Amino acid sequence: LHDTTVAGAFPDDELSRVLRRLARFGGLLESHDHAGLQVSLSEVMALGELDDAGGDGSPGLAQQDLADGLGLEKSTVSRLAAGLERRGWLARVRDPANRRYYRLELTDEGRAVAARIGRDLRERHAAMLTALTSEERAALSLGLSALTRVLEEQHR
Amino acid sequence: LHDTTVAGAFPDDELSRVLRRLARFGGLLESHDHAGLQVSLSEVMALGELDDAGGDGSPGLAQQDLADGLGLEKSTVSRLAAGLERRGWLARVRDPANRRYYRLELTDEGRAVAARIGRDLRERHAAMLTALTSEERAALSLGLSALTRVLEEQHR
DNA sequence: AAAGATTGAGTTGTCAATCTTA
DNA sequence: TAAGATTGACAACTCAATCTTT
Repeated sequence: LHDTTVAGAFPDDELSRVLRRLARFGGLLESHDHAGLQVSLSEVMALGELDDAGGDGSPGLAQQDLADGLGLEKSTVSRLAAGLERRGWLARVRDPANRRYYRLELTDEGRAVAARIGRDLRERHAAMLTALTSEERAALSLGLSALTRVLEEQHR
Repeated sequence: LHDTTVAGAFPDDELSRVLRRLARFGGLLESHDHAGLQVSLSEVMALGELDDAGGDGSPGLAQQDLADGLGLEKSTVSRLAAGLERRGWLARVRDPANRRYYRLELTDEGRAVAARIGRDLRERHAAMLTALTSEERAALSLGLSALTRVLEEQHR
């Protein structure tokens, strides 16, 4: 009475199950509500990058830099930045020394929003970390590092 | 000389890094070329579900069943199924007993495509599994199971 | 009314072509 | 030429409104 199930055409190994679960995630991670604001995941990540890069005296990222940091196309970032600017969270000024570049800087309001969302994320993360055992945290880190390594190797 | 970096607004814990890497994955997993065929990831998953469900004598999935299985909206699956039908891989016949339902069945060609893609996936998975140590495989499985558990708990 | 399927509008991404500046 | 940014056309999703059948 073994092998009663029809061997499906698709793999059913451990990696399959893991990858299927992983694929299903996209959705779960894409909450659009952060700290009561309506912000897409990419916008959240962009605010984080811009806030990180916004050290005093720094020249400000170009859109292409931001695109590289986020792993998005420059065209996507063009529209993303336009949206943040329209909401008054971002200033886009042409670099006078080289007018091909935008220098992206968060406005005061933009920094406030970034801080607010940052607090929200820290809270959520703390809640998750509390719910994971330290063994599970270590496993997650090790396993995903290994998986990314392999995917990147084999993607070339 | 500790704490020289400005504490960013956003969290920078282990979970942050892991989740960022996870988010970045979407892209890597979305290869559109499987066994030489131009097929989207959702179409691949759909072929797998339909092939699995296609046991002899089974009634065939309804579109809503497939949507639930894939974690997609019924509207998305409506257009997805239309595409598979247009390519001759899927037959959509109204259930005579209840004409609200479609009964989705792969055609012979559809089953052949599913088998071909399945072989391709098994090969890729085998290659990945070979590149992971057994310790890493175990960690990946444990870590992601835990993460999904926590995300699902906290999503409610 | 309720459930399955479809359609229309909006979002977020890609890629390819173009504009602008160096 | 080439690099940064923009635009247009497309893909794949969501949500809300509608059509069909029960």
